[in-house]
Amino acid sequence: MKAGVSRSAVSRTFTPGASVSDETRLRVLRAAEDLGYHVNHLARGLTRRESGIVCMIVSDLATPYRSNLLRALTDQLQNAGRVAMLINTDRSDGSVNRALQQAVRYRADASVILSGMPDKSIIDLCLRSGQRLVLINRDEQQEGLLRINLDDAAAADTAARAFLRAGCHLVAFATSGAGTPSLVAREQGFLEAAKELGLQVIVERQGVTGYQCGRTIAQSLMTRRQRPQAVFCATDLIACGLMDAVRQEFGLSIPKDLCVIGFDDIEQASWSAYSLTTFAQPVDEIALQAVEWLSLPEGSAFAREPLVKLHANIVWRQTVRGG
Amino acid sequence: MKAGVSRSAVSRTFTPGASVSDETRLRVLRAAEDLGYHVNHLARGLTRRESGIVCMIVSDLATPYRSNLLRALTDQLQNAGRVAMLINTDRSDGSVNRALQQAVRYRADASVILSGMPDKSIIDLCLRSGQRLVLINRDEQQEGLLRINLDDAAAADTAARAFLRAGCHLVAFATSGAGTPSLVAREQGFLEAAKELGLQVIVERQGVTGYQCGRTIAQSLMTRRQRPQAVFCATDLIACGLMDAVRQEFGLSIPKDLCVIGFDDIEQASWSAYSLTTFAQPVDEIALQAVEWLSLPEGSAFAREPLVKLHANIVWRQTVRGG
DNA sequence: TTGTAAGCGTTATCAT
DNA sequence: ATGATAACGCTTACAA
Repeated sequence: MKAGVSRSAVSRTFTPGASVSDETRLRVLRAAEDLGYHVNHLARGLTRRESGIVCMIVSDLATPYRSNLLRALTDQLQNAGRVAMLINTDRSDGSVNRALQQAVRYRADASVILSGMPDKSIIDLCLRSGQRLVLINRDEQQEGLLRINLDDAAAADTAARAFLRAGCHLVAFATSGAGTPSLVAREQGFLEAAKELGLQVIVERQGVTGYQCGRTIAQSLMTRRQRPQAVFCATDLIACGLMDAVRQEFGLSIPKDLCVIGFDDIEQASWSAYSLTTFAQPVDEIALQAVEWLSLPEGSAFAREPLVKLHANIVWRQTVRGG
Repeated sequence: MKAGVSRSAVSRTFTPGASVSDETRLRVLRAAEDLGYHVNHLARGLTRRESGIVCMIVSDLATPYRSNLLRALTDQLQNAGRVAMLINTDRSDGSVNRALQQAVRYRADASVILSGMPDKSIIDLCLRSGQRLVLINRDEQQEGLLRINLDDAAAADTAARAFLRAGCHLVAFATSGAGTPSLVAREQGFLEAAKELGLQVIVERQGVTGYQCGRTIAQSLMTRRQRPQAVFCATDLIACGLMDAVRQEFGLSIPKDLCVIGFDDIEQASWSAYSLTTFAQPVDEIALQAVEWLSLPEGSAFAREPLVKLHANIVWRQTVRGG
């Protein structure tokens, strides 16, 4: 062709590990440079039957934890020579489904679901269209998918013990109204640990996970006859809202009057207005595991343990006495 | 084929506005359902010479403002029946360039650059490979690209006037060491407005935009012989850091001892720990404009004004006296 | 190592 | 309205 070589030579030049002589490769490369040629991945995907696209299905994208996870994921993905397609599932109307269809139509090799409460139908569609599937902090068990979960129970146990050491006996768990699997696991774990340690616990569920939810919970928790001496929040966002309300509306001091522990270790948890003791989601490790599994050769993917359980380390800051 | 019809019939069924009889369409649709058939967009892109993919080139993805903008953009994009490919330019090594190459190889129809300081070469590459390009809050002028900018000068002017009304005379501008075009525009605008109003202004530049940067600036601003009575922060993140440091390390009260105005109106600005008066980036409007332009038919795209200037409304909260 | 040729799933053109 | 057929740009046997 352009460099006086055949198509195949060109193809081989751009296929890692194909046999081309250095001479021809160079000629091709030079010609490509001149002509501004780039391999067409649409065409490549067509023949190779794999597109190199992996789909990120995410809701609440603008949330600190989610955006951070997405960052880590795309970073690793790029590193592995793949490319991320983003599907935003915030809306509840048909546009989500349309977007999802899109993903299928582009023959994505895989999808990573970091949506809080993905529709079961989403999972099915991905699986049916032959994609590999990674579920982060979710429950569904099915053939051919990888779940990456945190050890929520262990974290909850650590939290309960910290509260006990701080001399608290009446403690609370703050969470959203509708529970994602991980939120539920944290709640269960906390309940069990509390029971074992002889702690009395109030569970407070309000609205949607987020700052406002924390404020609402503070309201109902602090107007009780018996105020809890500590609260374990299912997410940092809840913790932030709760702390603001507790301090400003009830004039309490943290950790003197109330101990607080969060979950996620979002950026804001480290801000000195909060200095929140919390559990760090190992986002980079999550991303690494996901991408590694996606890069496994065809056969071995299913020989692997379909559940990765990661540990969430506690980050001690200033919201627990004697932490 | 499967439904006793030709390929073309199938194609037409899935091509909006093609002529198929209801009867055949129905037959095809039914067969597709049965066989789990989905149009292959890789192949379609190949023949149609447009992929339907638009590329989001973003750095600091986990930052509140960026992730929010990305959310708005993907949302609108999906709504318009297109799909977003995400390129994370955080790293400085080759992986960014590789990722970008990827995008080109997938024959993205367009790219939206929301990166703080994109390499000039990125812009060139996109343009050269025939993509349409949208630049958000950037400067570069070139044929065939749309710039969407905020009216930073007007906002800065509003801020200066607010400070004047609050009785401040010595004011400061807080920004990062390296200035993106919008940060520079805010600075310039503020300087000019201050001059016009007879305000004395200190410009403080430190490190990378973000919370820490705000803390550092507070440090150097509040240890001066003459403390400023107000500070206009180039971003909310800077404002948050500054406020925390000012309150906790210098025991000052806001807005009594110091007025603060931010920019972006990130979620945290509304948290009661800050209640920051700030300028709201009209992210939805930005996204709308971008997607609308991308959807313009071939010819008309270049007939249109290549610069959209949007207004950033001030959101009055509690950090300016008499706001 | 290199070239030839078939085929990947579409769409577009041209008949019918 | 429908069907045949030639692209689209690439990969991959297979042959040389």
